[in-house]
Amino acid sequence: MTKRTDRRADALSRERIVEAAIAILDAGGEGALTFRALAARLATGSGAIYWHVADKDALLAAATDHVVTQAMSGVGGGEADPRAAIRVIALGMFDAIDAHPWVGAQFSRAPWQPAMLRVFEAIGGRVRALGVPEGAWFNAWSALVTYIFGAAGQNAANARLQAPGTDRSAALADIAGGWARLDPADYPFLRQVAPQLAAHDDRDQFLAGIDLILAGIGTVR
Amino acid sequence: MTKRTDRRADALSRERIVEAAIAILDAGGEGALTFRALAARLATGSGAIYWHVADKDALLAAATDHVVTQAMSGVGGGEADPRAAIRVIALGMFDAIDAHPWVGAQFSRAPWQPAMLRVFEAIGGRVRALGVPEGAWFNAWSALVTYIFGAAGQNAANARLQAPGTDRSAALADIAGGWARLDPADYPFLRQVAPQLAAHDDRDQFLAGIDLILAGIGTVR
DNA sequence: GACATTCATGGAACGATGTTCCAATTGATA
DNA sequence: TATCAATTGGAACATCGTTCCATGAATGTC
Repeated sequence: MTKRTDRRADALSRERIVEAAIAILDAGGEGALTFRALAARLATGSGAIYWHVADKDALLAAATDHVVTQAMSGVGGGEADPRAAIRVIALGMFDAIDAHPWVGAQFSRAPWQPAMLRVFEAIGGRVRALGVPEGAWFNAWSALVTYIFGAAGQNAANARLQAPGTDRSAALADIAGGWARLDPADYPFLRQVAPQLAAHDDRDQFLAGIDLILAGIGTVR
Repeated sequence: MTKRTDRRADALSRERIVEAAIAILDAGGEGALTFRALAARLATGSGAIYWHVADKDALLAAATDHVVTQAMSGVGGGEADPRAAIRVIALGMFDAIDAHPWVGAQFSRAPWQPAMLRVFEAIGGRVRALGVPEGAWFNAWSALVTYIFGAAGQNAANARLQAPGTDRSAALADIAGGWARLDPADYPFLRQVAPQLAAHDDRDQFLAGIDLILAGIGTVR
């Protein structure tokens, strides 16, 4: 009847390792997660970790799975309007990746993770409820999930290349300033939208894209 | 009058280094690009490379820039229809990343690269020509570039996690088979679209998403 | 033409990483 | 208690990005 986890009160377990890894990733980003740092935090050796986790890729996959699962647990099937439900799911993923930027990079390294299947299904179910003809389901679903995870990855990249302590709006103003100084003959558009780049909110921008795709799906009859 | 590159016929140069790096990346993927492999291919030492390139990040950025620039050079301003022009630009990026999958990962590591500005501007100019109200320009542009680079990154990820010699359609069939075997109660949608997943063409799928966004932009008046 | 100076090279060396290996320890079983 | 498998912890290995520096090549100066 004794479980394996009872062998010691402070026993190592896959779950404890994944949680420690997430803590390190959140605190210091991708570069901070090393087996030595992980072993130090868990007061053990790196060899012991390998007994529970195959390698670093598996560890990152498990950490990503954990975060996505947690983010999706908050999304109940409560929404009646499928469009509203899609917005809720998309924003849930956006916020999860905003809180854990390293997750964004994982999507472009190892898709098809089990937790993502639930996101895929959740979006797909609402697409079906949207009333578009069956022949358009796959395209509509694909565009949505591609946008959601693609935008997530890019947002995470932006978050990651920012110096830890610095202000986001200041960094954005820097880039916008660069756009405003481009050659007017070559870059008329970027010069013109530079102020909007400086002022925009990532979350609103993300949602605006979702709404554009939903509007496009609405034209399919 | 003697240029620095004339000092030796076989002189090292940033350009030669970047080209060698691209060759290695294309042949063996991201993992294959090491300064030792690069030095061996160029018949020199790793220290000499650092004279021309700051570090590995700069090298990857330069390689990405090279590929994107080349891809964009084929996209003239010839298209009269802005929608058609957007499709051409988007497909140009898709094909470039399809040919050099490692480029996709770079976008989610270092955006705002100089070559990307030209892509941004090219898309932005056509959005303006689309006839949508000025207040919607930024959102429409943002949705398009987010989708293009996001989808590119995900496609590159799929290409990368595939065993080098194996058939793509076989790998896709494997995943689709997994979807078809999911619990019908939990995953009705994924089960249903599994055959389409197995049969779909990435390029067509990508373009369908572009068209959905364009359709959505068309509804903004 | 001889010399000093700058540019450029190539390979040794350093610190850090992912991973493997194995002796020692722990807890369950008989 | 004696035995055995499960688990631990840390040393060791190969490889990586990067730095350092002694050496060679080209250029400018008298």
